[in-house]
Amino acid sequence: MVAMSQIPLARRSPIPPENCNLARTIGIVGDRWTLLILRAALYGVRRFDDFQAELGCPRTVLSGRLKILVDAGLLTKKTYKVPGKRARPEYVLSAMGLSLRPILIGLTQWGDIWLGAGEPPPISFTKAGSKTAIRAAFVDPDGREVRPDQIRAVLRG
Amino acid sequence: MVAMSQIPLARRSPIPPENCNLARTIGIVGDRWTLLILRAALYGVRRFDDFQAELGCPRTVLSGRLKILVDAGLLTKKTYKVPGKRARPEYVLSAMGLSLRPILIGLTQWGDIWLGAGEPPPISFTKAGSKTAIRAAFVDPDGREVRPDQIRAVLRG
DNA sequence: TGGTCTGGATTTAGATTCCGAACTCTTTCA
DNA sequence: TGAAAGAGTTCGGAATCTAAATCCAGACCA
Repeated sequence: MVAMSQIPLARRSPIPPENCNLARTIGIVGDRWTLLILRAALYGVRRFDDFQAELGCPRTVLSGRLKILVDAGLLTKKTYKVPGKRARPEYVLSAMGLSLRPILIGLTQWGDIWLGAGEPPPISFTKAGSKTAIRAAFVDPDGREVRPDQIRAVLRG
Repeated sequence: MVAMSQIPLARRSPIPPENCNLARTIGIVGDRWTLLILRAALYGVRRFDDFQAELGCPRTVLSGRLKILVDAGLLTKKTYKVPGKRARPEYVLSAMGLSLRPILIGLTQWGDIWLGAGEPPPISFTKAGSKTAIRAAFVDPDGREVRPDQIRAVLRG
């Protein structure tokens, strides 16, 4: 996580994984099914059977992962009721889960570049009222882009 | 992946996972050990035993994951030679792997916010020559920030 | 030369998790 | 009364993970 394109050799990371917020985050979302659930949720999927049809994963795995995401606070379990049908639970993204959207979009764009085989991406993102594409990047406090080679990591203490 | 904070209900995602670049990306990096390997690599770790000591994962899992990452093109297997020691392989991030750095930084900052328990983050990121922190965001082609509520998803075709 | 060390990687055996299919439970519709 | 639909749980077999021991090749040492 330093600036140059060749990262200098290190024997260990400067922060032990067990008290690293990145490692903790990976502990929650670093899982194929979990990430696919979040992807679907960001597209508006909310119901058990819809997740199952979308992902094609075993129902037992799905119910386990949903429980983890609810416990972690990324999803909120609510109740919905279609008139004439009985009430059923639905899983909605909390603010915590919603705030992962930039990262998922970033992963999408990474895939467009490196795995897209030169084809135009099936989905892209624009600013409201504009047609030009936007992209994930880093900005300074004033909202101006910071190029990757200008990023510096600062350790506390 | 729409703009408002309440995502409208959908029964299915607009793009089937099997030809979605996000799903393909998840297929490569959507794994706990793989992400921890990339984290370590971005901190400069390159050697088998160093990865193993850093992650504490079974060596068999490590060699499997390294193979996957090399095959996928995120890591390049090179050879290093300490004088008086025999030549050994090292695993260096390729451009493809390096370009995941913004995403890992984004995940770090997400963890700082939601899992940090109010403590100041152990690592932060700044622009070279400055002391103020930077953050992950979206920018238009001119490098100006686009706020989350202004993001629109556009499907091709 | 032969023995030992060292870093990279595979083998092995047992525990865990995953998978797919079938089953349960409850409410509503016919 | 019966069938349907949605959200799970149960179950056995397959795949994967884990931990520890082992293999292997090239330096160094005597």
